[in-house]
Amino acid sequence: MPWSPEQKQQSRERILASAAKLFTRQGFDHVGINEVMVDAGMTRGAFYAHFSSKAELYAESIGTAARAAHSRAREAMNDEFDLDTVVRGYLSEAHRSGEQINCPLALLITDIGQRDDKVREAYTRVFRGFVGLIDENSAKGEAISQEALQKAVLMVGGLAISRALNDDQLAAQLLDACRGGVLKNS
Amino acid sequence: MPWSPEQKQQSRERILASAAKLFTRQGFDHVGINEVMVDAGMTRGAFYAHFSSKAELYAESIGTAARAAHSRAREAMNDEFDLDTVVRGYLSEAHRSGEQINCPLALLITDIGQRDDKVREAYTRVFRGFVGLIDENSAKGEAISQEALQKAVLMVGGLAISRALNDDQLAAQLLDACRGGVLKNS
DNA sequence: GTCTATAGCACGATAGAC
DNA sequence: GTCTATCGTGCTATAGAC
Repeated sequence: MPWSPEQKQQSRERILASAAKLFTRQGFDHVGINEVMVDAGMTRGAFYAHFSSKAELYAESIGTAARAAHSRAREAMNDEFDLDTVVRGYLSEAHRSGEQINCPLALLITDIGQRDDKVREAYTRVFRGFVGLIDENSAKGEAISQEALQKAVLMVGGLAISRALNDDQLAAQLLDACRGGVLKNS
Repeated sequence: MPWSPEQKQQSRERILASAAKLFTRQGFDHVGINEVMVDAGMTRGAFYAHFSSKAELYAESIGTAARAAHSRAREAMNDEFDLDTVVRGYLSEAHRSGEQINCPLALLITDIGQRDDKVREAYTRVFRGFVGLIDENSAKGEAISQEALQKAVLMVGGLAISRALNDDQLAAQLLDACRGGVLKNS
């Protein structure tokens, strides 16, 4: 049976969706190509008809993961897009435990580190988009405000650190403090 | 030739120092036992006379890395321990580029994630110590203040995110914004 | 305690049939 | 395009000599 371009595109998107989910949760090194392909309903061998390497898949999947997290966040808040609701959902125990959202900015901070330039570029682009979302002035095309950058760090950094901590009570205090810091002046 | 307990202790400390340096810079998965042992002046085989597994070494080396970073930070600021100097050194381009300090809290945030409990416990202990250092009220034995937690997140999270970014100018803006946020009320 | 040598396994990437 | 099979490599951990 022949394969249409549409079918190839669908396979590619299934691979990207599986990769986004698995990479975001487990990081680059703990996810194998085999694992991604099985999750996408195929086997190892088919992978290289779509991507030339695991690193290329990783770079592309960061954008996919960000879009998926964004749409999951929208769902969770029933399209109420005020900053207060966004922050409470993002800095929540549900996000910390991985039940919701799974923002790649937070879950992959250290994973990006010394990897190739395409990967860091993709991460940087997603971060810019995140800052734009929480910056009330961004629509005016002005420079990025210090306040927006601080809020982004409190959200992304706060969530990431809370996930590394062993102590649930301390993690809850941390998330609470970050919510307070972000919402203080708004 | 026999080996004294002192020599064994010295070997152990050389292994820990090498592990702390390498793990902090490259993360758990990108450092091999061989690499650690060569850096410490020994060969693979000797490792298991000191530690029972790579994971055990990792858990112990987090504390070692934190103490080393702390003492490097002290040196860099000539024992002036005011918060202003600490923050400017921590949220600096030199720290971002890895030339100085190399705080394991920031460099390993995501690396800790889903690892075993000893590792996350070690990370949590170091984080508590870090918060205590920047909390002016901690000496009084009071509860951890929201302000201290926010400052810790701005420092650790800000540095970590700046290292993931591809764009040096954006990273500089980010570090600047975090410095401003930490020092605003002090 | 430290060495050399190797078992055992996991994974990325490729080859060739269909 | 997808499959099965495999090569090559790198790594943790162990075995045994000194």
